[in-house]
Amino acid sequence: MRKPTIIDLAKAAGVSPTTISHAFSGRRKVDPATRERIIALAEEMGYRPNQAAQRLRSGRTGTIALASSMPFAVAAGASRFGFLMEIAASAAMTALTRNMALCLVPPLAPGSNLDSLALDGVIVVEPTRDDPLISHFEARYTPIVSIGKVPGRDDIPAVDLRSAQTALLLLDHLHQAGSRRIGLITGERRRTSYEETEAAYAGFAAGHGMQPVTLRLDESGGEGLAETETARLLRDHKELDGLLVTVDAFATGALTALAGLGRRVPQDIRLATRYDGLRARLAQPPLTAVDLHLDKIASIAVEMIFARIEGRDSLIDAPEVTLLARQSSG
Amino acid sequence: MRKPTIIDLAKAAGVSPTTISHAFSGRRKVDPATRERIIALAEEMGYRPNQAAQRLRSGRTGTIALASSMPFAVAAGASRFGFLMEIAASAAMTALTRNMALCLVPPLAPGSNLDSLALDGVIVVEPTRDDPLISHFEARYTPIVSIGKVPGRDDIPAVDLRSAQTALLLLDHLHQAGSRRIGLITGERRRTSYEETEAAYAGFAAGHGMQPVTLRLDESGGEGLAETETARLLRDHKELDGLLVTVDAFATGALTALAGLGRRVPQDIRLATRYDGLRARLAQPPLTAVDLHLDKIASIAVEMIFARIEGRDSLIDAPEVTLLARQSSG
DNA sequence: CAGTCAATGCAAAACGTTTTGCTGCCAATG
DNA sequence: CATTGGCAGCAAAACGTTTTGCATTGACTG
Repeated sequence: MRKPTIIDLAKAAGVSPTTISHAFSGRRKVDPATRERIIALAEEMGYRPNQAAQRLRSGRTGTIALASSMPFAVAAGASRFGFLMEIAASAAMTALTRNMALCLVPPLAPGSNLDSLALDGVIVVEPTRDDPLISHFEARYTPIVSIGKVPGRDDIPAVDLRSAQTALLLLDHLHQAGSRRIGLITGERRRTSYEETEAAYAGFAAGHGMQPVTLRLDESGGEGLAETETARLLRDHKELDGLLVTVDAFATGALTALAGLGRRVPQDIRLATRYDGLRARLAQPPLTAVDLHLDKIASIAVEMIFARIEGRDSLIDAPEVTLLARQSSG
Repeated sequence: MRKPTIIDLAKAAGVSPTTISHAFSGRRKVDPATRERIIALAEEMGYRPNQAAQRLRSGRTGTIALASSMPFAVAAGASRFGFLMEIAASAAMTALTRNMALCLVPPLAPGSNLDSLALDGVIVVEPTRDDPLISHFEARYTPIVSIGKVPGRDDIPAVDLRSAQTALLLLDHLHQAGSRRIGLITGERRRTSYEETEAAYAGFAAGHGMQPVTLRLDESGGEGLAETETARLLRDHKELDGLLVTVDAFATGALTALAGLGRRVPQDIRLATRYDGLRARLAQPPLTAVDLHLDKIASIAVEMIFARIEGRDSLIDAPEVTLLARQSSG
């Protein structure tokens, strides 16, 4: 016995397939009584609309993509692996409730087969200024929603990661814990989270009469680069008694550097980072971080991309961030 | 100008749609010259077969799922989050090359909407004996491939995780490093990796005249449970000078317990675990582990599920595992 | 009472493939 | 010369929806 189709159901209910379709989609009115009868019967017969047919007819592909310009197959080295995967897991589940599949898209390689993939929409994670992913999808008229604004592109809907707020939260915390000379380490690429953090830091420094000390690192350098560069920074700036490090891998690298220099954390210098991943939690001492509620962020992004696909315009507020004070800041 | 269809291409090439279809699928012979002409023309016109139409006609959904009976949205606590996600990333990329979408499927909740999801096949990660996921998909005639055999089910194709080999590798390593009384900590649920490890351990113990000491823990207990239980174990078995711990979260828990008891690692007792994730690498001291080549494993699983879907039967060998000796074993 | 309108439902035409059976055609075979 | 068989290719029928335009009611309006 094969799966019942809309026609089987129509026969059983004594109506036309059209009515069935309308009963489910709600695109036209059907008599409430008829509708209920249809729903009940569908349940009983185990009818499920065939997705391929729906998609063929409606022209939708039923697939959205999650794309990041960071290579995510490089599990070993990629500092953002956890970050991205935390988002992926939650986004996948939200997409599932809409009968949509979520595709993980690798970073854009030259000559990649990304074209062959038909997409209804794409979620881009923490894009950089002039990110090639953005131009790629814009050229194909694929609706985009980004997690973390695309720098300089206020027209692209985005879920705000609240990086300014996050930075201030951490800076205030470090300050209250006693740090008076706080340095900042961010990434070189121009992502909104870095830019907002830098701006917030500049404002904070000015407001507290603090000489700003900033370091920007190449993300692909990872922990190793962070270690050597932090060591250098600390040699030049012995006055520093606090460090805000936006990338978790940089933060653990910095930790190693501090240990090497014999600076105790948190007694001599306090440390805080942004993303609360395994790295932050497992570091010795555990790192003060911020709960960004990435699961919530991801499902908001999915909702937003759906709205865009359907031509609606939704603006959903991102969740507030919350401080997770740990040993590294005293 | 809309996307060209098979009919546009047929007209342009002066053949019938049938021939186009055959030229691409290879299901019937077409004249090589014709075929080349078609391919070239398709390239030029930017023709891509419409997936929805293909799927409607052929009855395939174009979706495979990656399922685990461990809750994977619980990022904070789930010890296997990294394990699963490492597999997910690689599987997604391999699936992509086949124009298939990979769906991440949450663990089977009562009344879940998993039925509504039409799947061509499913990859199940480290299932337990009598895993409800297996019966769920078997009842629906969905082809299954598992990563790590389904205990007691030799009929279900699986990618071997080589857990016996892994266990022996680690045990030999600990032994060579000087450990003479090695204890074993595994999980309570009946997964093949645990069962094989336990069997290998038993054999090793017998072969070396070593009194076996085994502890099985509830996976959901995580690091906390591992800490208390390891402490208890070590109190009862002061003679232990080595510990093989299959789950990384248990291993880090054990580490904390050892620190609490004042047993130095690796001087007093050596430690080794299986999965080489962030946890193992970031632990203090870093944990000796094994490179399971999960990325390779995942893409093999995808290949195998494709073969099954197409009715072929492929048997691809899993990659050899390799030891990653770190400080925790001296 | 004729005319209008809203409410409900239906028939049929798409959507773009793959598959099935069939038709010429040409060469080989007896 | 009549038959067989393989090769290339075609026409048409699916696959299961959604959408469009039209038909039938019955109630209401003036």
